[in-house]
Amino acid sequence: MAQINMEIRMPAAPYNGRKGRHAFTSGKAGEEANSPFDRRLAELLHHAAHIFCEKGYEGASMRDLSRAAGMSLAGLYHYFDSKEDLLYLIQKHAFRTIIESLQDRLKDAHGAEQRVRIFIENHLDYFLANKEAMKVLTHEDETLKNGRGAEIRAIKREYYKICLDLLEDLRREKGLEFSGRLAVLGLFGMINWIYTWHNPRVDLDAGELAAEMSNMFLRGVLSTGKAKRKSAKANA
Amino acid sequence: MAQINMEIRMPAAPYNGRKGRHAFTSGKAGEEANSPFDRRLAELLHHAAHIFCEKGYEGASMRDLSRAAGMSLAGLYHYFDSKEDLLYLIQKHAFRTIIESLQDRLKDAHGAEQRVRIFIENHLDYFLANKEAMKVLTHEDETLKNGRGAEIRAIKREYYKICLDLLEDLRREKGLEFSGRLAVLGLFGMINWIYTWHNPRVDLDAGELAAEMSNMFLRGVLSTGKAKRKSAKANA
DNA sequence: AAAAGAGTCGAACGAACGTTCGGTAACCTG
DNA sequence: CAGGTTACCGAACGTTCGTTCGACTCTTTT
Repeated sequence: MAQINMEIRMPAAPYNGRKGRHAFTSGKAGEEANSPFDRRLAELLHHAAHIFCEKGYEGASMRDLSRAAGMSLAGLYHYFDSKEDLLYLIQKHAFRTIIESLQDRLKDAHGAEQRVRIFIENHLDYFLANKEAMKVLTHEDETLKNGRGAEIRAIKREYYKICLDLLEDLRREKGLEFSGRLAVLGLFGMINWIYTWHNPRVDLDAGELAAEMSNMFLRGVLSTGKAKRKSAKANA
Repeated sequence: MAQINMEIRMPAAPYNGRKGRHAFTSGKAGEEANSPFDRRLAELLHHAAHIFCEKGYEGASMRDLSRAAGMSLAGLYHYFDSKEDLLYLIQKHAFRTIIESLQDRLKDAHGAEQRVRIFIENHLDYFLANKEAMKVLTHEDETLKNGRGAEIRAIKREYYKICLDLLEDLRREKGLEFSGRLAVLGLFGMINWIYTWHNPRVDLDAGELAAEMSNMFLRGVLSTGKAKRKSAKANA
């Protein structure tokens, strides 16, 4: 099995034009909400994700956020540098959390197919539990510019790479032939599109949805007529 | 085979707050560019789609469009009522064209599977040939409000319904069991996500991509273990 | 008790926004 | 050639935008 490099390669250090150095902005995703400052910032990011999700990044105003957070317009700027910084922090936190959780779940999983299923379930679990932040993550994809944009895009590429490696392991294990790139991007399309239609009152929950989507995707990829000459040894 | 109602049901008449009645705004999608007015409007819509695609609807300014079109800011308003009207016209034209072309291609096609393949190929053909307008169509999904938004959403529902009917025909014909809703939305995810990654220099063209995606999707949907008791008669 | 910092605010800055108004040419129609 | 319509423009209107400034409370440190 290919050794997956889980480490996030950064093209540059985390964006450092910030005022102070606080745990939330520099620590790992898990250890949030330590100081009162970080707790309040996390609260603001939550409000901001809600508003960006509703009106889009460009369509949302700092006055909207000020109203939603019950704080003066000027007071907001104590917690971050700019509106762009806000989007950056939301996206970085979402990506970090989802990758960290994925690493955790993949630790004790064997079998390429099982690992792909875990990838999908992890994605949908976080996606549906944090719908607003995830819509902001996927919808405001090309919004960030320069340093912040480059850093987020690097994390995204890493996430893509993890999925690609999982699928190529699967391909090797089953002795099949298919385009890894096409498979990854088809899969991402299916699971990232969900934010446009999922209604918790009528649709399946994360676990069921992950199972259904995994079945559909894996059948599509596995049951190809074009197997390589050497068939896979076994799949246990 | 289910009779598919191709007619677009409008919840209300096409948005009628417009200044004049011109062919481009009221005629069918095919018969564009008759009068000089309509030709110039089509040109402006093309520029606008480019800019909305690049900077998003909210992020793009009328001054950007004025610059791109080589026309004064005030002069633009001779051709449409408002920025919102611009987005509405772009989206309506894209939807009308794609549905019209689909109707045409489905006319002489038999076999449920073949018809689904035609749906996918038609979508990708138009999608990749009009990438910018299609990105605006999919990305600025919830942007339009009130009357214009309701009309566009109605067309979208109709398009969704066409696809759902095709898939349920397929399910009946093959005697399978799967959720039509999930299949449609999974498929839409795959094919609408393309605008986020497709690079004409490295990726397959529309026809090849349609074939690959059709194979992947159809295998995923068809090769389910859970067939109904009655197996399909034949698939020719 | 004095100094320093953290947290918050009202008020304002200049810039950019979508849209409108009054006008000017050019063109068609009688 | 008079009169109306079409196409277009410069300049401005009122509004909203992201951000900053100076000041005012608290709380913590010296």
